[in-house]
Amino acid sequence: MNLNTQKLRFPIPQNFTETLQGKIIKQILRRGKYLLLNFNSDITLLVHLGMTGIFKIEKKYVPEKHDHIIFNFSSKFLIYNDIRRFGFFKIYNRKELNNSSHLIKLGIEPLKRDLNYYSFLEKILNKSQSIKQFLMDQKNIAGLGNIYCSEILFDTKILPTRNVNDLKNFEIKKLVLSIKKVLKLAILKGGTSLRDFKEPMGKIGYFKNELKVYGLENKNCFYCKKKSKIKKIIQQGRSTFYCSSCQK
DNA sequence: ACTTATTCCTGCGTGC
DNA sequence: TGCACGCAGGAATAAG
Repeated sequence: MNLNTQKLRFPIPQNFTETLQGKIIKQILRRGKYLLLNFNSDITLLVHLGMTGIFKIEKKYVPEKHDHIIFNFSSKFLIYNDIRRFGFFKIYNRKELNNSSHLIKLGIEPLKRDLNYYSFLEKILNKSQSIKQFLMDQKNIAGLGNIYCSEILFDTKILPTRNVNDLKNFEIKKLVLSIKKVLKLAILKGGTSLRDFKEPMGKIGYFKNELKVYGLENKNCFYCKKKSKIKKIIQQGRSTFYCSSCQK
């Protein structure tokens, strides 16, 4: 193992190398935007890639800019590279994992049956906030990021500024379907690769080609064509893209 | 107990 | 060509 001393989102734990030395990854799980690397001896490495974190798997290690952690496995190297250093690593014993401050508040897994009309309804109950803000909050649904929220709302034809307490039943049903639909397509296409992302074998994703509103300010709307241009607004300090003609 | 603003970081695009 | 500046975003943390 080789460690870059530069700080990530949080400092890499002091006992990082000693704890993982000689151990084997038995299982890799995901919860929301978190990766869970289950090692033997009941050790779990909790990983968040932040904005620009990527894993690379190489036969030979050739140093590159922004490499932070190099795991030296028996036949291959696993390299963590992160330009903006928003990602982080934390070590847990399996028992204390479920009490992790990162995981304990996480909301519904969008691709499981757990996300359905009823669970969605329960989550918006007594809330008064925009649907964009609701979707972005990991406590509600775990794993939706800024790009996908704009795309999901465009797919549902719902304005990002609509209050959740104002949504009609049919719109909630459409939201549940669109969340699953957009995420599944994005995964199929290998992710968005807006700028930095690559999967561990170095492939980029092609969901960028499927984007219908995100990053397309002043472009003609995919559906209504010249009727309306894609608009960009800022919500909670994050950009939102939508079509004022298609989305109501 | 809430919600909202600020903070971290680097690369890229823009304007002068 | 070069430099300064603003912007991008996940989520913990600080501030309200």
